[in-house]
Amino acid sequence: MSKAERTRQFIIEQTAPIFNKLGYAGTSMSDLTAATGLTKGAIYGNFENKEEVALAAFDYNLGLVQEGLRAGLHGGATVREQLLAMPRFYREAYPHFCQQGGCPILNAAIETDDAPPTALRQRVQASLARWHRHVARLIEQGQQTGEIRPAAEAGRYATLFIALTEGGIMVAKATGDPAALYTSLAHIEQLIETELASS
Amino acid sequence: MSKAERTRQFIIEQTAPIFNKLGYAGTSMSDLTAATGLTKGAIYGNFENKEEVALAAFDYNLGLVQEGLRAGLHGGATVREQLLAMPRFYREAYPHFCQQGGCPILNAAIETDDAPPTALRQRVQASLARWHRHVARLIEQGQQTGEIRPAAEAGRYATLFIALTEGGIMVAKATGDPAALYTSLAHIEQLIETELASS
DNA sequence: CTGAAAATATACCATTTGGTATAAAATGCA
DNA sequence: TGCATTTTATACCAAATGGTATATTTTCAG
Repeated sequence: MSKAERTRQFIIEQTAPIFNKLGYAGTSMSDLTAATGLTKGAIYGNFENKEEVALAAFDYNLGLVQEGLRAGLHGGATVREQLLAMPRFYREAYPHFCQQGGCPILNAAIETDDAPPTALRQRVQASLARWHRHVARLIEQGQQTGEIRPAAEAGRYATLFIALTEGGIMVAKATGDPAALYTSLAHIEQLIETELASS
Repeated sequence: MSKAERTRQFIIEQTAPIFNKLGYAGTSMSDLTAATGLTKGAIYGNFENKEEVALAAFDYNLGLVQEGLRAGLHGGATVREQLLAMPRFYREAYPHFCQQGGCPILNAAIETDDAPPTALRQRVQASLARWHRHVARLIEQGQQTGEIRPAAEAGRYATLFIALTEGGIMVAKATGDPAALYTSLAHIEQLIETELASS
């Protein structure tokens, strides 16, 4: 790992929470130099421009969430357990991710949803699509094993889970009280147990 | 109505959608002069600074939504009808509000939720609290008339309705497809009909 | 340990930012 | 209509923005 690669990684790690808090456009070069202790020369020596740092920071922030989600599975055997791992993760990880600026998808989505298709916006769309597909496939998988009601519309529940999670995070962060998120997550769990589970 | 009052209103109306799209910090003075055709002199003659324009624009954007919601009631007799008016309004009004930059509460919440308490952040918190209280009171009112199950937790459902609405708007705007919002709104209606309604 | 290459710092650039002092113009009452 | 007042335009300011050319330092293979 060359010096440049290490510095590049260092810049990403130090600035990722800044981008998530101040916005990917709202973060200035001086924010980056202040957060890293480096100068503009060092940053522009490792990145083409500010946008490239922003994109790398978004990828890093998103990776942290996905990593946590994947770890939260810790080999859940049944589909039901795997579905429940998602709300459980957000409940446990919320205080920590709150400090890091919240959900990067939510933040980047609001920032880019009125602009013409940018690289960041495409990343948001891709990550939302992946999340939706992942949940839907899990449900369909459960239907094949008989764990989930055959009539349940997988895509519909995937949409509801995402909307409840993101909406809950938004209200929780805005009010400074995680209660709204916990209520939303509990409802997701209830949907899994009562509307999805067969029998 | 003096000239200044008319100009002030004109500035607010012309710039409100800009603020909602570009963000309340992301909108620059030159955006305002471009949108109004006025000069900085005219704007600073009617507002103390940029933040005051931003706050007035937020109030205006929020007022538009609240007005639409109130009009959507058009004298709904039962509590059930009044509750259903909310998802119906968002379904019908979404295409229009989408063009105006989406939900001002959602936009301003994400923009301010990592900053120390600003005037805009307080407005977001106040409007979320009012919305929650309004829905919860409606449910409690329905419990007194016997329309709503006595055991239903009013505050919990108010939270779920808000989270589903805002989460649905976020996904819909980010993906460019209103389907996610419609799914969330349909779930709100389902909750009203099946979990809240008595009998 | 040396020296060429890679990485970082410094100093600068044009442009844009929010804001202001002042001059010009429009308003509206008598 | 005349004229004082209110309202708007012009010209300017210091500071900050993203970015670059170049000088200095650090790295690391031979």
